[in-house]
Amino acid sequence: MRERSSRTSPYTVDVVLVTAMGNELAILLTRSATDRERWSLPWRMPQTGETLEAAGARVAQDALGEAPIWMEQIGAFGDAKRHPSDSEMSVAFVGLVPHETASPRGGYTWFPMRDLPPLSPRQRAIVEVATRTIQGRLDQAPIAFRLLPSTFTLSELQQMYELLLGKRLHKASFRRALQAAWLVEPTDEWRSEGRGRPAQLFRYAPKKRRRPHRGVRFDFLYP
Amino acid sequence: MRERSSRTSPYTVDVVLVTAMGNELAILLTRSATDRERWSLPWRMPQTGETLEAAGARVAQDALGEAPIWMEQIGAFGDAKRHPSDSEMSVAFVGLVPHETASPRGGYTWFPMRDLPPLSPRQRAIVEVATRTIQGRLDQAPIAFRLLPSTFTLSELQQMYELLLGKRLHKASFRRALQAAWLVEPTDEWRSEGRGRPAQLFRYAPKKRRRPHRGVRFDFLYP
DNA sequence: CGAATTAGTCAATTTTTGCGACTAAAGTCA
DNA sequence: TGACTTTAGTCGCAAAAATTGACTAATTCG
Repeated sequence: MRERSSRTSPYTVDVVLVTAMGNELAILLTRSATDRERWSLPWRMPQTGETLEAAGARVAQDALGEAPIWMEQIGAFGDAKRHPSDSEMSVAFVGLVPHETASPRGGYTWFPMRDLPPLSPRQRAIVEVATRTIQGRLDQAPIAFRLLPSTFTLSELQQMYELLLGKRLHKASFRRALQAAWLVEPTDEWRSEGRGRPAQLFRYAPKKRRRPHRGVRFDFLYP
Repeated sequence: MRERSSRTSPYTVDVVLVTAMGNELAILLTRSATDRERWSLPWRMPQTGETLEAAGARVAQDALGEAPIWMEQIGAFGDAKRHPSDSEMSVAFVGLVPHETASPRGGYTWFPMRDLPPLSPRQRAIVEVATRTIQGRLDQAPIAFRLLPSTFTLSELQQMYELLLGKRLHKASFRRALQAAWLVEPTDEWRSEGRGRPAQLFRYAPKKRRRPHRGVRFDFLYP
């Protein structure tokens, strides 16, 4: 146990940086500060006066050299579970990075979600909540778009959704729903990817439209 | 400014206790600890070893004499905005209480959401997030059911949804969706409320069923 | 008793969705 | 070159689900 200065915060800001690597999600880990044999989420103690969002952004900046395109707080984790710091509590963020442009700094490594090294119990819980947040907010925030480069084909977008949802989607239905939502606009570029007809590139460019008149949805409790 | 002991946490746990009073939502406030002229959300400094959930539950306990039937963390609020304590940060919870059985302890008062007294900037932000959380999780958690007594009529349930959504719902559509979701079961009691045919009482009794096969929803960005 | 009021259901119509089949544009290989 | 394969993109029908107004049922009020 290290002595903790009374000037430092007794809580940390931890960030789960997520990317889509090949056909699975991956998160960025670094060597633990206290035990170099173990791995840890990137984190820092916020300085006095620093907002939580600023601290989270700075953690991402230190790890990637750039801010994630999308970041959201996923909560405070203050149970008794241990942490690489001796802090009593962590405020966690999840951030999304397109893999094509993400180049971690030295000491940081992408780990596929399905094959993570041992983490502290608290960080393990944070990662679980992060994955649930990503899946749960898929239809309320542009998650899939933020994991893709700024231009992409519709097949790539569909594959990203299939990866995030863990199930196959029907091409025509997917595109019909996408068109109705006015979320993408075509560029005048096309990409030929080996075989087959070239695909048009699109960019994320949401347009305002009026909310569809919908009744209540009793969607909770689906196990 | 009070001197802060180094033993106390530099963060507080604040709880937004929500009830449905008449036909609008209300939250529970108490006199501010530092300035008795002002009002404040109930809060406390968690003790070392106490989990955040336990601290939140205890705040509710102190205010109501009982635990809310449903409570959820809504995040950490650590910006520079001031708080009745001098803490740098607050972890906030939202809890739901049926108004019929809720009897606040002395010093605590229900305030309608649309007519709140001045609060500290941070607590104002917490209340805003709490209301958005309630609306946003309406179809993922049994929010409306937790604001009602344990048995209720379907008209009462529909009115609660109308209050929470801020719009009228069609009776037949509401009931069809409710039936399809297997969330309520009838009791053998009926209630005659003045005029009209008596209504059957129901209780919240969700049953497992298989998830309906649904495509993607691009629901975000509706303004 | 009849009018008014609230509960609860039905059924026609419209909207949304799932899905197979189709055309288009490229590469591969004989 | 030309048949075949592969991927992109679209069309249209059938099935499922939602919206809505109208209907029946049971009670109170006067």
